[in-house]
Amino acid sequence: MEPITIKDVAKICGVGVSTVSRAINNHPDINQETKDRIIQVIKENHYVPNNSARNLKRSEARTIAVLIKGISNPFFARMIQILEEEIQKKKYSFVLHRVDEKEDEVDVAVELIKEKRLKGIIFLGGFFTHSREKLQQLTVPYVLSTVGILNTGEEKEPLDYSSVSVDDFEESYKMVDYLCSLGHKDILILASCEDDESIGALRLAGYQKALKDHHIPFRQDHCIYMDESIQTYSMENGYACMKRALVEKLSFTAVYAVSDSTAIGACRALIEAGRRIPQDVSVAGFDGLDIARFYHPSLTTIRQPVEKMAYATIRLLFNEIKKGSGHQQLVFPAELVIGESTRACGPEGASIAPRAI
Amino acid sequence: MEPITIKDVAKICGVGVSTVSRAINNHPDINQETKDRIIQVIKENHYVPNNSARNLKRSEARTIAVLIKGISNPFFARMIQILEEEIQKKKYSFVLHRVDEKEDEVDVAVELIKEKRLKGIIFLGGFFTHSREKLQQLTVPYVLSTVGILNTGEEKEPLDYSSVSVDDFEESYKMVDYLCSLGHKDILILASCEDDESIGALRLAGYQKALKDHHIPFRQDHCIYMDESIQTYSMENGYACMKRALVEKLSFTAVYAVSDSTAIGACRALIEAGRRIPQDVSVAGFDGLDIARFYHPSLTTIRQPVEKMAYATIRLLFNEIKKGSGHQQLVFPAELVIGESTRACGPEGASIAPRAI
DNA sequence: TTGTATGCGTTATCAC
DNA sequence: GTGATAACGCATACAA
Repeated sequence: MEPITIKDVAKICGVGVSTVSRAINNHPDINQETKDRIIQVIKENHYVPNNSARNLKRSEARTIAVLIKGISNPFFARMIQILEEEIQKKKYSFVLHRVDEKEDEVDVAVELIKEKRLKGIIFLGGFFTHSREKLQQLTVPYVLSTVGILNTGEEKEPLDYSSVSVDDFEESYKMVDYLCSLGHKDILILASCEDDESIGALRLAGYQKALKDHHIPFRQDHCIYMDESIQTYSMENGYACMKRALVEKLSFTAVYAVSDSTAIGACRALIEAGRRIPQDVSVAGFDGLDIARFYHPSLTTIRQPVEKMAYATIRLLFNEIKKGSGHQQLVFPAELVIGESTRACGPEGASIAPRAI
Repeated sequence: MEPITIKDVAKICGVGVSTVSRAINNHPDINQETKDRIIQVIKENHYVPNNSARNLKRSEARTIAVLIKGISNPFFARMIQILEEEIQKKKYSFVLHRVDEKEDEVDVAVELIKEKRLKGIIFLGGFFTHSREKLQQLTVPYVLSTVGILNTGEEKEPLDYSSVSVDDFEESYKMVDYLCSLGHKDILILASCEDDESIGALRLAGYQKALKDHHIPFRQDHCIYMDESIQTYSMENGYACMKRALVEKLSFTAVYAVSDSTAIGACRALIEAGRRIPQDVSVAGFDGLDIARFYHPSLTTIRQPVEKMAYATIRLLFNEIKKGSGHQQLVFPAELVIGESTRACGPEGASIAPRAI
């Protein structure tokens, strides 16, 4: 069964292909009657235009692509929803494209630009370390949203991309500073992989800085790196990290996990070891996912302003598309949400000698 | 900056376009030297073939699409991972396409078949109520995986599609039967929307059947429907449902939520109301997500064999593609995982008079 | 208002 | 081995 084309429709209707094309694309210059007739025939014969042919021919296509790395991250769910709504509100069409952890997002983007005649791109998640030359292959406006960016710090040239993010270093500092202010001195950090140079590294750096400012020496053995054989930032990894720390009989009064999921996993391990939260150990997370609110005890966490960030992403992108505005880097403040999982390191919460497990 | 095309590459290399094409597509009939030279030029000039043009021209394209409804469902994360691995293992390329809740997945599929010259399709999630005529528009093999299917029951004609699923009715029955066997008689169900005719309805039916078999009358007021203004199956919705039940001072000793997330939300509401789990109220979920294992208390749930189902999906699809095998409906047994959130309805767990909240 | 012809960038079919 | 050239299915400039 050969698929039906625009020619077939034209033949059936006894009109030219351009008339059919006009009917499909809601062109003004067409008689309403012939249009109705064509639409009718199209429906009856289940004609569907071939997008490849359209994209090939069309010069401009009003479509925006969202490229997302780590699609399983629940953090992105709400964000995508807003992005889609806003893009459609602007009469653009929306394409969500997942890029694999091992793939190069810029390569994927370049391919999509050609294939779909994109008008703009939003990069979500992942980690950017592309050279200026590589970025120049992106011939349409784009915004990096909540993606880790390696700030080499040295170069002071104006950055040639727009971005929306939180200051992972600063926010992480905020959390650890809070824990310290509660009197905690032995604070474990469940950090990302050891060779991480992205968001995970920034959060670790914030932890170290906060300790320093509180005159608490940094201890390498208090830094628990995730198991590389398990999905990073997952509950399972948090559980594994915490187990390891318990086996090593580390002494601590607080645990700071660099993501909420990791924190939940850590909680499980602590509870199984007979530690109460927060009476025996305070636990804090990062991200501000739903689960932080609904978990018991609710998690102290850093809530990223997801919605604001999504709106800002759209704003930046369309400013570039429509007004040709220059690049802008927006950094949003996140909120320290104090939950039930942390408390002052008082007599009740004093450092307990590790028990056998 | 006009994008570079295959013609440009040919010109630069001083060869014909067909030679360049051969180089790109690893055709055998080409001199290794010229090929190397062409590849070199391609790299230097960042030439990227236009996929729209390729798809348009190519007769066969070895690609499989996975269409997924409700991409935020963490249940699908692992599934997608396996599907991708297996598809690539078979030297096919993999396209993940999210379809909106309001979109018609078959329409989207038909469009993609033409656009990408698909070889096969996997539908993930959502709910199928398409007419036979509509399904016939799908001109390539496809498998419905974990999608709700409206079984009109009447027609005994062989089904014209392949599917992989669990028996939501039976598994739901299993759970409620278990709760009953623990002595619970007042079991609340947090069901999906009232007008749901899909998976949610099946799970509700299983609940009703189990009650009946245990000679427990079904009470309409024990059936709490989700708030349609909130995302279905979310923690937030579970929380809202439970709050409502508590305000109405319903008396119950167990709560069965039709998804794990919903169960977590319900737990939060119960705890805030001073009820202990499982001492005062037993809580059960459905799906077997990670969170069920790591939550405290760990959730009693029905674990769907995600991995097996993913592998089976691939097997079915490729059997149809390669061997032209007929359709097959595979129903996998799920596992009742007994967690810490349920216990016998004994003296400790006796029905408590509802308290003021 | 409508039809015809051209080309989008690529692959496939030929000849050479 | 290699190079013209004809499709692929559609949108559009232009002629009618």
